[in-house]
Formats: sequence, C-alpha cells, structure tokens
Amino acid sequence: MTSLSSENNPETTTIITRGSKSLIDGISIDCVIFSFDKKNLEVLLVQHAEGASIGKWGLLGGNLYLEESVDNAALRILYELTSLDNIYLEQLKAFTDPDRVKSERVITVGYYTLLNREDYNIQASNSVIEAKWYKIKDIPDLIFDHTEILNFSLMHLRNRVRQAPIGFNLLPEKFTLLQLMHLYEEILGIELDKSNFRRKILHMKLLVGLDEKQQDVSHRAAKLYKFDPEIYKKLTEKGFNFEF
Amino acid sequence: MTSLSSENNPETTTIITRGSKSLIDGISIDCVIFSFDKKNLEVLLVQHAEGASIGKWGLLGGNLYLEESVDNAALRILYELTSLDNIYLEQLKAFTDPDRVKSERVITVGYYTLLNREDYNIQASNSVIEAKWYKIKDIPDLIFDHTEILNFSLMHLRNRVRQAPIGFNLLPEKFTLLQLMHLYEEILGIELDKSNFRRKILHMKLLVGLDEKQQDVSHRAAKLYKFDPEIYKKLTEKGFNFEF
DNA sequence: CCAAAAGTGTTGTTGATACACCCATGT
DNA sequence: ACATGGGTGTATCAACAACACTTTTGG
Repeated sequence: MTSLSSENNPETTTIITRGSKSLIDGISIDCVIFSFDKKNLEVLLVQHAEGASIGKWGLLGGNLYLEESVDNAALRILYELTSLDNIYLEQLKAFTDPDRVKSERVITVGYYTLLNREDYNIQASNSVIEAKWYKIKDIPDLIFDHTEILNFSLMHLRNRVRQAPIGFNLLPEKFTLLQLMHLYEEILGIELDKSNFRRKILHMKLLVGLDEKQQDVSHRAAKLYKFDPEIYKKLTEKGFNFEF
Repeated sequence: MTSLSSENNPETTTIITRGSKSLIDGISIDCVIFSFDKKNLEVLLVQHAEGASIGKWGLLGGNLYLEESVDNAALRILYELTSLDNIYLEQLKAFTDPDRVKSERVITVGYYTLLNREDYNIQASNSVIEAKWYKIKDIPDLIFDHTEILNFSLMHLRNRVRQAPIGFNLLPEKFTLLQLMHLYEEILGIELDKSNFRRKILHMKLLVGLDEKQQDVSHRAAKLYKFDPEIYKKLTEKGFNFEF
C-alpha cells in the first residue's frame, strides 16, 4: 500500500517513472526503510558507491528528474533497490539545514517506508555497494544529517502507528495476534497485556480471522488473521483511535 | 511558540536571518496562516504583487536564501508581513508536482502557522498588495497548487489538534472555557457538550484558572484561564491524548 | 422578570487495567 | 511432565455521554 497524497487516506500508486532525463540540482531524496524481524524493528542502510561518501553508511537516497514529482522519485529509487512497487511510502518533510551537506547546498526530502521482510528482495544497484539491516538500537554513524532524518522518522512512526493501522505493512499478510502485539511493543517501547490487547484489537473489527493456523511451531499453533482494508476505510472516515 | 525541529516538542526559535544574499532557484516557501475569529477558523490570503500571478489570491510565499534553512526563511517571510517573531510554525511537507507551477519547475515547502488575531499587525510588504482573512468555508480560487496545500494543512491541523494542545496558539493569552470549546468545535467540525468538555479539559490540569473574569459581556461573566506550558511539557513527555 | 451564557450534578454505560486461569502441542 | 505460547474470564475502576438543573448578570 502506498500512501502519498494525504495523511489519513493511503492510496495505492504504482506509477514508476523510469525514463531518465535531466537531473535536478540541489535537491535529493532520502528514504528510511523499516522492517520488522521477529522481535526487532530494523532499518535498511546502504553503503554509498558514489560521491564523497563512498563506503560510508547512510539512508537510501537519490536524485530527482526534471519531470517527476519527489514522490515518484522516491518510488523509483525504492524500486531500483527492492523491485517492490506496492510499498507503503510517506513523505516526512524537507530537511534544509544549509550545512547538512558540507560541500554544497542540497536540501533533501525525507521519506519512510514500511515493508514486510519476506517480500523484500535486494537487487544489485549501481549506486549502492551493500545494503544491510540494522536494529534501531544498533545504528552506526551515518553520513550527512541522516541520523537526524532517521530519528525524525522514528518519532513520526511512533506517533503515526497510534492513529492508523499502518503497522500491518511490516507484517506478512497472515499473522498472529501476538506477532502484532510484539510489533506494537517494539515500536512504542512499551509492554502490553496479552489479554487486553487481544480484546481491544478484535473489538475494532479490523482483522479477519482465517481458518488457518501457524505451522511448524513447537507449541500450540496460533490462529492467523489478516488485515481488512475495507473495514479500515470505513473506520478512517469516522476517525478512529489506535492507542495502546 | 515556534515548533520546528520536532513533532512533539515545540521549541521557541527566534533566529531571523535578514541579511539578503543570493537567492536559490527552483525552491520556494508557502505558508498557511490560521487564526480564529470568535467562531470561525480563518486563513490569511495575500494578493501577489510580483510575477505572473499579480493580483491573484494565494498563500503567503517567498524564496530561500543560500545560507538559511527553509525553516528560517519561513520565519523571515512571516516576520516581514506580521512583525511577529514568536509564532507557532510547523513544516507540512514539500509539494513537488512537476506541473504545480506551469512556467518552470519549482518545488515548494509548505508551512502552517497558528496565531492570535489580536497580536497580529499587518505590515506593508513589497511583494504583497493586500492581505485578507478568509473563512475556511469561503476560500476563493488560489494560484498554483495553493488549494492543495491549504487542504493538506487543514487536514493536518485537524489531526494535530487532537494530539497536542496547539490550539491555544489561536486564542488570546487569557480565554474562557467556552471560547476554547468553540475553537475545537470549529476546527474539528463537531458539536461538544459543554459540561463534558469542561470536565475533560480541567481534568487534564493543563489550564491555570485566573482570578479574573470576562469584561463587558451582557451575561454572567466567565472565568478566564490560561494555558500552562510547564504542565504541557510534562504531559508531552508521557505522551497524551487530546481526543474530543 | 427574562434572556443568555456560566457553571454544577447525576446516572447509565463503556472501556481500560490487572490479574488468574485453562488449553494445546512439541520435546 | 513440563515448557511455551495460545486463548478465556472476571472484578474493579476510570472515563464518557446525555441530560437536567442551578447561578449570575445585563437589559
């Protein structure tokens, strides 16, 4: 799911401009890529293969072509790395400190994206040497102001996740209630009561129970659920609350 | 109060860069200026005195100097018009549609600001012919994509006002509970119960009751309150909920 | 005295919180 | 049998919504 044009009404956009024409100077795109691995919220960092920052870790970034919007540029850059074109993507804001890049005046538009690790498939890219998942507790020094962008995105994610069920984008299509709970615990940095979480989330009627159970677990298999976008849509129109 | 660097922790920034050096091409700033007049949420629109859009209504906008951040540019532009330098200001996002300005490729960074009408004092400005308050129900056609920016800011305001007590910036320093209630009713487009609103807002302990009453009203005078930034700070650290 | 807004009180209902407890399954 | 997580039930308390009611003040 791709959310671009509005805060509360994600829409699916898959237009990806790939014809490369003239680049625009002085403006770039940087993207914080989140995923969730069992118990940990993680971020994909890349080692840049170009420019003054060769070999250093940073966010996935890129430049803007004259005839594309920054939203589209972000989608394009993500597509080049992940081959995914149906991603939850939201703009954070413009980062514009005149000294954020020492050598020249460049402003950047920050994005963040939530993706399910299982769908993710890294693709060789000519601007990137290596890409690696880092736990958010374990982020190295980053180039430019990427630490600030990352911190901002984290704060934004923590707020956002309380108001809209965007967290689902980090999970597989079918998940258990406890997986979902662990996701919220990790993002919000709090502990939740299993029983109360269950009651609350089921009461929202946002989940559809499936006639399927977990496989290959060494304990009682849990029921699988999926997220119901129909019901989500109805709920957003009324406005709703995702506090935990 | 000026909020720039973070979502939830407004800080007061009064640095205003006024030395004019080289302008940056291809990037502009546009600002949605909100105020609240008795019962109506209003927006300040200006008639542009320069460029292709002479005489048309639009948001207050401007350009960026090489050595200032966009945040600072927004503060500077607002200062030129209102002589206010202690304003609640928050970046919305970058608007980047390649066709948003027909003649050339310009991206703009949108801001919104909340100010108390009584403090506001319009100043002649060389880029602006006239400035006028419009009720949000009564906005004319605007230049470029300013309608989109305005709609985005409204949606953002409606969300934001539910999570942080930013609405206070639209009121005089001393206000009555019913003024505050009317503000929420207008912004959120809902009706509130007087008694319940009272209980809820007082229960938050965010307001300080003053030993003062309304003057010159033809009915029982209401007690005046003010907003307590100390307590607000403590509350934001814990995270809190402003739903109505 | 009446209009208009300020301000208080009451009650039923809902939701949050903190538990204790039983169930199913693989080792 | 026991460890591990899945899943249910319940008692208590706080918050919310709807509404009736009283108070103060100017005209």
